[in-house]
Amino acid sequence: MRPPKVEEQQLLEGLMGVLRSKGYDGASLNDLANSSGLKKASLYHRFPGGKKEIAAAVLQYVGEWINTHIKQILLDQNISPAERLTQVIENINVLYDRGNEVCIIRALSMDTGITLFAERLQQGTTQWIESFKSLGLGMGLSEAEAQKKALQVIINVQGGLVVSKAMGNNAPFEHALKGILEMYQLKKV
Amino acid sequence: MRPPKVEEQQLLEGLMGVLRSKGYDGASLNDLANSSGLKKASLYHRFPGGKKEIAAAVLQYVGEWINTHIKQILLDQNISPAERLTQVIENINVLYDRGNEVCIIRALSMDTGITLFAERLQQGTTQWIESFKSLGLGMGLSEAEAQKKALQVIINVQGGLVVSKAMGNNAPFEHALKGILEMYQLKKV
DNA sequence: GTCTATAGCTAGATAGAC
DNA sequence: GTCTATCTAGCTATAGAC
Repeated sequence: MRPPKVEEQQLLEGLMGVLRSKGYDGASLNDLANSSGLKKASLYHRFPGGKKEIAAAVLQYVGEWINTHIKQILLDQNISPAERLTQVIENINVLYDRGNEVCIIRALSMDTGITLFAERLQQGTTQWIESFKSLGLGMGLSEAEAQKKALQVIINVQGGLVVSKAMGNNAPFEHALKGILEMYQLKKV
Repeated sequence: MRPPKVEEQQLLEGLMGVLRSKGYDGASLNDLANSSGLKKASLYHRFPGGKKEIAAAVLQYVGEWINTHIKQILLDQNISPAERLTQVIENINVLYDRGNEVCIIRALSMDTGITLFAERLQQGTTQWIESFKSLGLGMGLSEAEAQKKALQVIINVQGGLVVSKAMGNNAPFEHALKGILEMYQLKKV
């Protein structure tokens, strides 16, 4: 068993970077290989299913990150709801590099990506909404209010990212995150 | 002067459809040609600059549509601000087929598209925000409030579209538009 | 203005040496 | 496990007939 030249996590981080910036169709296998220092054929050894399997692995990897750094915190009964929210907002800032990085869900949600990963993209979005809904319920909101606010959270995050990307400036993303805090009546960052 | 087989507007509508659903990298010249019934070589006759010129023409075309159906209405002093907003919301619904279509700005805002069209994408977004800012000022809002609401409008539209796409269901987009009306204190559709 | 045909290249994917 | 070399298909783009 020869040891791998590049560790799994480091490999996935590089692959994710390419997929997020170029999208599924825009990312070539050479791009993906170069992101990690491996050659194309070596990538096929790690991911025999090619680009499709690479994207699936990246989605899995991000899903686990979100589960740990967003979902589990939002559901943690040992911390006050307000504190949970501030921690999670900070983690969202890290995930998207304060508005400079594209969401992998968006990057994979054009035609080809939707065809291949529709179910996964829907699951990821649903989980995100459900987690914030739990937070709202924990704050004493009604079912309907909690659902409505949770939906607005992900709209703000995704909208903020798109607008920041188009404007070439992350102020819209920061505004969107601030709006989330205000929505839950926490004015400070 | 032989007459064109396909009229300019009809041609651009087809090309736009392909670019919106597949994105810049995902749309091949065969895809683009097939969308209009023309052959690849004929597309090069109409757009000698190839895919790049096609996307630029589509951006121009959409920009004019938005100018007519959004900007000019929002600035029209002959109509009440409330009436302007309801008309524009309906036009936004048409533009994005009630949440089923992707925004061309988003479709062209991955790596390749940004490289080619950064300035245009930024201009389009800025114009959109400025138009809604005028609406807010016309409603008596302060400069800062009008700016803030205008930014939230485009965040809601773009976020709603992304989430609806990921969920495969246009309820989030409808929720986002409703949120815009509520933000300007108009509850009805 | 539109077409068929094709050039030249790069994509995704595989074979086989080390 | 990683590599070089290579296959085939599809890509962008052009040439030239009608």
